[in-house]
Amino acid sequence: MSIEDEVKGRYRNEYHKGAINLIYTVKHFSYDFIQMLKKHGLSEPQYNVLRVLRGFRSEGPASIGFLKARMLDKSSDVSRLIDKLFEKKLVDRKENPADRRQKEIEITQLGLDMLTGMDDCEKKTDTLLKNLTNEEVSLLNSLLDKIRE
Amino acid sequence: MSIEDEVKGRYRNEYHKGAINLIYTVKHFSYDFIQMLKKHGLSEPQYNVLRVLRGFRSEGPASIGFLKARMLDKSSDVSRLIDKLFEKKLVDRKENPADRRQKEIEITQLGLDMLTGMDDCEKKTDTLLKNLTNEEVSLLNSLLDKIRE
DNA sequence: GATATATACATGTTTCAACATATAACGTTT
DNA sequence: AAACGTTATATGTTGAAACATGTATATATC
Repeated sequence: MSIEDEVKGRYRNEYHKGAINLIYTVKHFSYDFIQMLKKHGLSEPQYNVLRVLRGFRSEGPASIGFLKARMLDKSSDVSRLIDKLFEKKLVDRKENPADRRQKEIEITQLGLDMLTGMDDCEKKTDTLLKNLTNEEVSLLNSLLDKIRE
Repeated sequence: MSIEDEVKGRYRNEYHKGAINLIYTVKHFSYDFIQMLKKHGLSEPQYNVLRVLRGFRSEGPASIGFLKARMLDKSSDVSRLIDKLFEKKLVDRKENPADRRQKEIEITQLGLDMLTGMDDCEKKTDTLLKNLTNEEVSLLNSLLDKIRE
């Protein structure tokens, strides 16, 4: 389906269309993805935190600030996010004895199991671009990098 | 700045990186854009509704459903959105005499003036892709279209 | 024409994001 | 070690999104 049909909009030029196209594509995908996460009872930021915690687990427990820096959404309220995950027993939270301002956050076994059971979500991210060939994905990546240069 | 540096993340493959890259690029842009809109006292959905109202003005007043169908975010609560714009006197809202379930929404002169005064926002959308050449934008558009095929 | 069903929009409620502000601990300067 | 500024996290508040539900009107069926 073309973007024109979908939003029935009007574009000033290719640049304008490109911008709307980008935004629309991501919104569409995000919606599907969030619905999938909800089936597992997690919000998108909660899922992201869990993934970061798992990804950096070998480097020891993470602080709130460490997590914040690695969230896609920099304005994330990681404090309360961890609260929720803690209530669900998906993460552990301790005071850092070396710096009592900081917390030491770790993913629990239950958290790891939860992620393992969320294969569908893991795969979803890979399939967003399933219609593209390897070359096209590389091309897309270089275009996106250039956009943000 | 490369996406790796920005989110300090780890990617399974180019497809995964591409997906994150897309999402991140849009998030980044959206944030800037929303900040700009806030200076004018509008939210993103409010701005979008106003633009649709102006775009289709020649076709007569629009119903809530008409607007809903043309919003990027399909789950938009257009009813309450129009409430807000009505309070600000940026739109008019009347009962449709032909079908009293429907409302006739029109952008007011004040609303039109507001949009005119928001040139910076209009241009912002065009400049998201300013680093790309015409050919690259076309390429991006065709890639995005293919993603959603 | 009465009743059932569908449509268009509005409203209630709960949750979440955004922003500002507060608190506690640390580091530095004197 | 007292005072000051900084950092790390937590909390308060406000507004918006998400979802379900309600209400009025229109349309179809009998």
